[in-house]
Amino acid sequence: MDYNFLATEKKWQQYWAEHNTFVVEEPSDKRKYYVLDMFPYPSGAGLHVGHPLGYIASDIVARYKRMEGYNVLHPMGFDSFGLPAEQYAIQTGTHPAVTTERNIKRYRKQLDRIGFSFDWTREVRTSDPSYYKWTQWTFLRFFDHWYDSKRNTARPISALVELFYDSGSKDISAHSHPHDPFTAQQWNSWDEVRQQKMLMNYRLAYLSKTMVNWCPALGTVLANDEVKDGFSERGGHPVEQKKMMQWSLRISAYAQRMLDNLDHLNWPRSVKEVQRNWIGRSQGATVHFPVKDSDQSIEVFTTRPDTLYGATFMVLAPEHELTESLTTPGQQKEVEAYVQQAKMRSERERMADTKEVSGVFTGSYAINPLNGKPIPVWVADYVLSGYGTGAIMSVPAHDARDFLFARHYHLPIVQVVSRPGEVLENTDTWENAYDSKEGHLINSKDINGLPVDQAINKTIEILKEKGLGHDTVQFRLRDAIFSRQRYWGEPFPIYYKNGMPYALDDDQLPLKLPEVDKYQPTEKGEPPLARAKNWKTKEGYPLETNTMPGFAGSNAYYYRYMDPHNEKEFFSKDANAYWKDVDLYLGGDEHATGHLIYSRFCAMFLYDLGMTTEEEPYKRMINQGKIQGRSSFVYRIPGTNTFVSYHQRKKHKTQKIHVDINLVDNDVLDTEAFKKWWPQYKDAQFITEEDGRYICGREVEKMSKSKYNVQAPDDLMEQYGADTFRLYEMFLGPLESHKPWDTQGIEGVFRFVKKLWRLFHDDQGTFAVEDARPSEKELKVLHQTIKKVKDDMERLAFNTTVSQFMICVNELTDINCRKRAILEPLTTLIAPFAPHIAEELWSKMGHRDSIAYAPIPPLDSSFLKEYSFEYPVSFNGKMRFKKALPLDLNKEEIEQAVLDDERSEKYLQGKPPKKVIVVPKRIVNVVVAN
RNA sequence: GCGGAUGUGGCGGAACUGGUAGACGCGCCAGACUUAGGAUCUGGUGCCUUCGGGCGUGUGGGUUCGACUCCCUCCAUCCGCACCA
Repeated sequence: MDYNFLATEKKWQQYWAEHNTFVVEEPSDKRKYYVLDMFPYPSGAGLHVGHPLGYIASDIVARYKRMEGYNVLHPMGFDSFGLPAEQYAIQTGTHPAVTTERNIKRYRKQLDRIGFSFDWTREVRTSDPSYYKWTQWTFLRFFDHWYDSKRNTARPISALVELFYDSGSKDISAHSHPHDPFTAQQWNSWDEVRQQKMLMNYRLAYLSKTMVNWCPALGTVLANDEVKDGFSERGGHPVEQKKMMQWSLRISAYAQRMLDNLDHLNWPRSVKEVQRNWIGRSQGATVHFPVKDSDQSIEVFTTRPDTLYGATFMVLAPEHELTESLTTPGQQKEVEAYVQQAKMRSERERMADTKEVSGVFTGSYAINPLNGKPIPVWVADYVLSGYGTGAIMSVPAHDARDFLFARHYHLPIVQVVSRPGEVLENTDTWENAYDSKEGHLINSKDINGLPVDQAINKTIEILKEKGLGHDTVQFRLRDAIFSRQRYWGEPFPIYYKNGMPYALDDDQLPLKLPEVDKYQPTEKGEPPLARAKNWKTKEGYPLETNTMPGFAGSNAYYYRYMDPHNEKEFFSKDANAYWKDVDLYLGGDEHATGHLIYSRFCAMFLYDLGMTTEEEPYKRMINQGKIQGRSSFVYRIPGTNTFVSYHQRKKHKTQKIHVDINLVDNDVLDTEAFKKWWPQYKDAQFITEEDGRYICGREVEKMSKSKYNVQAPDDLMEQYGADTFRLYEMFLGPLESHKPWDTQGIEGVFRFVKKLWRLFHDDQGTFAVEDARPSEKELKVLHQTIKKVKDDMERLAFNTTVSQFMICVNELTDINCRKRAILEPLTTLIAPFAPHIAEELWSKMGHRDSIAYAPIPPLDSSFLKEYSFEYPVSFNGKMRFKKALPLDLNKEEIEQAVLDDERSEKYLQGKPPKKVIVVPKRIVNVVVAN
């Protein structure tokens, strides 16, 4: 009787649900283990074969850790606010909540079919008011805190107000927007609006008029990580720069801490690297350049203050605030035209032609603060307004971009750093700037002769003394723009009084999304929430009409799983003290600059508030690779309905066309099915191979509908069952690497599952496990498997674990082993990977309880002991023959045994060996002179 | 341009700190049982070969008794970032 996987899998999935097998018990004396998957956005397309890869791996870890005796938190939920449901709502009028609910149901069904051990009683959905209550609550904490950069922690706004009240702004060292200093008297004399405006410069969630990424097609602003190459990440619509009043989170306050902590995280190197680049710390100096014949000065940031003597001109970004006032009447027309043109150019265009040099002279001169020389001030769009001070000193001899600019506009190039061992060169003949930090200073008065690193420090000292500058650290990381002009997101718990935003009281939360008649912006261009009737507080103050961005709900969701039903708090201190942080986090590396930055920031903030025990949320992270599609192609002779088989295609002029992978088996096309695929192929003709088969071409590509290469897990589950599917996804290759989906390969794993079943049954299909004593050989293969499972679990190298299971089952089958003492431990080892068949066999072996909490068998290495070893014998590094020798021989004895072997004569050719290398239990290598 | 990753049979991939390259599986070939099989089982399968052997882990070099593994060079592919001063 064959294994009936469909019935068995259904039975155990029901059993787990009915017995609450995976509901986490708490409190517990057991050690905790928290395995988390990045929760999905429930899209309308459902799961394809690539999605569950990470979930299967994490489920194996969760199940294994449970069997090791850990109390395992393994939850799942849905990141259910997002654009697709809203776009669908705009088109059809269906409320996004309805679409979302439907999609979640489908996801849940698909996930359950795979046999995951999630504790669904802890499910969170970001679009559920009982959850977004805490997203709003967290936002209000951001709103109500500022960052004290002396103490390096977030502190309540009330503490800041006290400081202002006592001594004004002078003693405060905070991460804030720049503003004029004020005294206590001034503060106390201000009215509420003015005080609130000042506080806005400090709040960690603040409202400000900033340059934003505006996406007209989506009708909303986007954060930097949501824009790729000038297009929106979702939908690929063009994005433009625009100044708007927006909410932002002051994430830049945490830049240094986020950078420092990266060193201690057990994360993939590449993700850490991406984050380092994204944070983009650079150390340098701020330098003030007085403007000639003016009391203004230009502030620049430079990482190379040592090259100050080589600064021969300055450049302002077109948007720079001094651009207008520094333009002399004679240059006005030209500058205005240039600034206007720069404004018109989209971010996209500006990035596209970075090689084009363009700029215009303002007519003004600045004074080099060290040598007093006047240098011209230009405006050019190669200087970005958003980085540093939006102005630079240009050192064309030692900066590639400045060099290009100087050459183009014939500006002087003065060398101030010489290469090691060389002296002054003629810069007129240079083809490139010399921007290396190797070398020493020349043409630079007090710092001449110093190597670059010392010159940097010395220059900063001099600037400090003269009051012309100071050392500075710049970050590329910008504050996160936090508002969206959208419907399907968390409403801000904010109302307006006299034009200033105020927080709703906590007991007003959640502020639920209102009903609207349409999901589009209003005719006046306001966000959809402005359509809601009575969108105001009880007192009549208008509520904020923006909503929060997609990443708001995922910033801190991992905390909510710890205490998901708490109505009084986001999560209790006790729950957090027990679960602490995520031990293993699985998800895609595409979140490296978005979710993984924001949630680290949020975790750090909640830590500052004293709510949590850990500063970092995810101790260890693994990025699962993507599963690519394997597309199949037919080759049509253009203009005909004739298709040429793969190997014949060169004989004709053909075009390659994607064909549905379901019509292809092992590259052979089912030509009858193909004719029925589309009406136009009804009369298709085929030029086949000699054996009459039509062979398709294949290629590895991204899985996508349009390429007809999408493999849905549902069909496979019907055909092979969940256990086979789980094993196969793991067997495919290393978890982290991208790999193509091969529909053929699953057969091999399916055979393994059936073979496993047969191992427990006789030829008649009767369960036949017996209680006989196991042999040494049987114990050896079992313990080899135990060892492999344990080792691989550490590295999450499940592909080789599955191989070992196959080896083990093959061997036990060969020696006809049906012994309980072997098969019972083997079943527990396989249980995390193929839980359904394991449960079934476990219960057949007489167990009443689920295998989910059965202990993993301990490794006894004594069974692995070898008494002899088959030495590969090499002559001059080439393996010639093998010789089995007892392991207790010493090196000399091994050497002698090998040289005495008659097969050695041939390779020695009568000569004595020059040298013999013996590595016990590894190899023998004989070196012969030739 | 900068940074990261990867390159092993027809295919997916194994190979721990340098020590038998190709485990395991797919596919393919041959055979058994079968009316039949796309079920099951057995054997074979890196390439070349004059059957002695030779060649083989992207390329070329180096270190070593010995290199997929370490060092240098170059090439290819993929992924980030990209006027960041």
